[in-house]
Amino acid sequence: MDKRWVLLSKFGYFSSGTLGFGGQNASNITTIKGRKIMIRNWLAKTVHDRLSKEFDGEFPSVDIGVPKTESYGDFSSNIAFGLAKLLRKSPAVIAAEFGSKLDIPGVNVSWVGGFINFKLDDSFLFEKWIHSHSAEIPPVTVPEKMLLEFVSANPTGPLHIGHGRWAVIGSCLANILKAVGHDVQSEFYVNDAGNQIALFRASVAAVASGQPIPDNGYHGDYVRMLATTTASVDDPVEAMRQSQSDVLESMGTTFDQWFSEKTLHESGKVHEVIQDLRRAGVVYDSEGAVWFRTTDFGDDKDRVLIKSDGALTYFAVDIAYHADKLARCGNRLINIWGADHHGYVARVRAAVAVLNQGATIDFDIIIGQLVSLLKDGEPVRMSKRTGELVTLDEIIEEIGRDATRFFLAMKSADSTIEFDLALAKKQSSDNPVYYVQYAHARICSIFRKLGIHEALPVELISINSAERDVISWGLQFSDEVHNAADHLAPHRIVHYLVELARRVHTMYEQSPILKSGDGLKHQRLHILNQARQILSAGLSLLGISAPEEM
RNA sequence: GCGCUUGUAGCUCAGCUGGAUAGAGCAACGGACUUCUAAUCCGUAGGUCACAAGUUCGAAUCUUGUCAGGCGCACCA
Repeated sequence: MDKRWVLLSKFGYFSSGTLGFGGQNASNITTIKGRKIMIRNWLAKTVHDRLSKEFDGEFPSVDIGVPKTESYGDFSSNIAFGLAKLLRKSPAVIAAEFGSKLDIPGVNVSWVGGFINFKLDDSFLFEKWIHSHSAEIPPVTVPEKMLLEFVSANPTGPLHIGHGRWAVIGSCLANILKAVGHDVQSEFYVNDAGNQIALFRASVAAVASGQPIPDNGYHGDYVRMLATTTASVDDPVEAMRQSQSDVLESMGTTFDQWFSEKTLHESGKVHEVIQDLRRAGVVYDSEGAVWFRTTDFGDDKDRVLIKSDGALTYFAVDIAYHADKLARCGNRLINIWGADHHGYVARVRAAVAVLNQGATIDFDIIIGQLVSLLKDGEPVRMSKRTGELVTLDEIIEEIGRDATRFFLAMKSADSTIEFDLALAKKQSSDNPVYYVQYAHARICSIFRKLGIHEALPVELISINSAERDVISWGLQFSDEVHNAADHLAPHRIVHYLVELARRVHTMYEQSPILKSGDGLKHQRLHILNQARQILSAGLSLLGISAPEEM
């Protein structure tokens, strides 16, 4: 909860709902700094001020929401329900009493049942629109420094669609968090040490020298490809990592750091961190091995750090990696992992709990559900070792970068998704990405026809419902971006954009520009100009192009 | 067996920090191109929000249980 608001309120129990004034949503805070007054917050504050005049004592929080049914207005409040208990009256009566006292210039107040609804006058709304730069996102007041780790595929084979999903979610998230003002570093952890790496190197070397591939080694065409050039025979791991990097870059995902696991071994960091844990009293020796008592932190069983043969476990190395990240990340550490690693969460959280002594760093693990790949409805089994693969670069080539990104970004990370190759290829022209892009292109086309780039000075003539719909939705853009950032949920941006595009298309049909008189023309151009900027900004957050022509 | 996660329209999915009549795209059906790009728009139809209890003014949303799918339960990485 915003501390400033605690001071403002004379009662201690404001809800932390993001819709409310004073909630945890960082975007709310911007009202006070006066950077930009978002309408919803302004309204919440206005209503709150009136309430505090009416009631000396305590009263519940003011939550301003957006009604699902547009006929109810632009905003609504449920304060009457909260007041009902205090006042021992029905919500409907309270809503009528209080609603009738709410005299806010430019805002039409009505009440239905216990709800108090607000509808902004067209002129008021348009005024807000003109003076806002809706595509701009006001920054949070307390920017955080954070480190976001994602993909981190083993450099022993090509990336597949699942990696593509983490790449898209991760890069969108990085964009979104940066957009609201945070300092975000993105990182790929390269598992370039250990048994699998040795086996991979041996496999490539074997093929290069005409020897049989070792048992449990890596097969597949990509191994044979690597064996054909001297550079990749010398260092197949780096060659593989580079090709992963190339694929990711081709789909618009880049990283600030590629962190090598090998460096942790070489620097002795792993043994150092085990000593740290030992000093913290969570390590014990048993059966010739060194254990971390992770059960103290809710794990199912204790975990081995150093095996009885003296070798380090992957977990031990990963702790060292997390220790390193904690030292670098600033305020917050975010990992994106596939659901196949969720069993790993408890032990890593245990380690971070010990290492993050002051508990000053927030630690989030986003568990993304897996992508099951289908071909004509039949599941495609994939194995890196046997070389049965449908690779990410094949998919990008077939479906296209923008459509692939949009498809992967539009679903929340915790739903499993099915990716049917044949269907995706067949339906790629139905991908909603084109719907959004087309809305952008259509607006550009109008400006192109007029030979101008910006909207002209304007005053309100009269707006129709289609135009109003674009404005009221467009004004919520920065709210949505903050929302997506707060929830680490990039898919919200996708759904926001689809809805904005829908409203733009409707307006396009209903509000002719070129053949309208100057007044209407300029007014409509102004609306579309900002819509275009929002579409462009939103698509950019998703790493998707906003074409001017299609 | 234990844990995490999911179950919403024929299909793919939003909505889940509790609010009003549960939404979109695709598919289906009927309309709109002599018009700023029809990759569009308008309309119709489509629902036991898996099931059952509970919490309360109010539950798709929170709690518990049941059923079903996915994933995980190593001195592997």
